[in-house]
Amino acid sequence: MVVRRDKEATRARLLDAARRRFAEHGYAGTSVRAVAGDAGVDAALVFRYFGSKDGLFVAATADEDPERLRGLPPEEFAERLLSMFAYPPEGARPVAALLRSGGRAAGEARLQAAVCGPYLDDVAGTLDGEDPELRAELLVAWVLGVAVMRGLVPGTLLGRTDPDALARYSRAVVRALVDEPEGDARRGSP
Amino acid sequence: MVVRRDKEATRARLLDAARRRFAEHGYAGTSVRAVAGDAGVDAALVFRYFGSKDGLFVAATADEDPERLRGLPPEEFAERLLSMFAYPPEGARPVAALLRSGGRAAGEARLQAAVCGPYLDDVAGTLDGEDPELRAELLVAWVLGVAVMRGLVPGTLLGRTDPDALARYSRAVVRALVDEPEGDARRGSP
DNA sequence: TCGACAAGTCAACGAGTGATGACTTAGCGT
DNA sequence: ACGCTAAGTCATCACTCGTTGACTTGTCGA
Repeated sequence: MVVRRDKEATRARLLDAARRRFAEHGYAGTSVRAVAGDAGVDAALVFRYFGSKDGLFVAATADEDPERLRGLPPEEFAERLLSMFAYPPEGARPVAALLRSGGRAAGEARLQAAVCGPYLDDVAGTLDGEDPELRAELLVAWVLGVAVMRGLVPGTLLGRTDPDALARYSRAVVRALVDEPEGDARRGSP
Repeated sequence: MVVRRDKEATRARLLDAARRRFAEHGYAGTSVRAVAGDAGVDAALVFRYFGSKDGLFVAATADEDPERLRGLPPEEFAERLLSMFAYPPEGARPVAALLRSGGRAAGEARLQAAVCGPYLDDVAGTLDGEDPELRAELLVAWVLGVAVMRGLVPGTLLGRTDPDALARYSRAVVRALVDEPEGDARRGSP
């Protein structure tokens, strides 16, 4: 019994279309009509289901499981973050959606939450040596940079590079941030 | 003799306002009226001076000297790119403007040009070992990631970190990408 | 002093926006 | 078979957008 009018399925199609549109054109560049059109549905349904364009954005960029990165050693943390941000599942591109929706609406706050969630302190806690918080953020910066080069800058070689080929170099970078930089360490605690 | 009606000065004020708006709200989120308002001028002047909103965007994000990064050794290349992208002069934020104007107009092409300009091949040429092109792009990814954390993600520690404090860790990362990753190198040329 | 020219303003256009509420229709239980 | 309810549509509002062409006003040379 295939249902032609299925609220949940329609909701899911709207969310999927919204994720693509927001990732591609940002919040301001995406019209509710366009999203509804992609989902094969009238625009008024968006307001029925999500209340407003803002509600749609929040629902489309919600992180379904923000705890998933907690308590990991830094190497594994970086690897998982890389697979989430740089190799997202089929056209979702959460980083693109959040970066391109800046200033606007809940965008800024969601971006900060997605990128600097509570796990950041966790990771900083596992780092020995100086500036653990800064180095934890630099790990995120590295992943974010790769994600941006892959998902937002058109025509990069990195965009066509598979995860395995990247992993080797990523491990080297992560190691450089996790280990104390050798040589010119200004003395910290005795 | 202070001039009240000064074309060049007005043009410059429009460009400055446009750079800020585009960086903050992206192309679609920026209205010509808002830019003109910031500059204290009527919106029609934008079309007189730049032809269209697109023309304004192109003028505002134009790279005044794209040759400035050519022929540098990778370490110095990364350092200069970092000072351009992550520590831009007073509220210009070219990376933000380009990233937030995606899909749209000349944005994509300009982004690619700014990030993967001709200097990328130069840098790749100076890298020994495997995958020089990929590693050159990874250098850019690193800089881009730091720029995004500083300029687009609100409330980061990195956003409050001065260039000198960052330089030490950046050098470590750049070294990791420039030197061959040790250990698990799959054999390339004998 | 005054007029010409450039710098800047004004009012308006058509198209598209988010949003609303009344409407239609498909599908299920009875 | 039929009506009730929820799923989906339609027409429309008030507003903002980019863009245009006619208009006004400041400034400088003659």
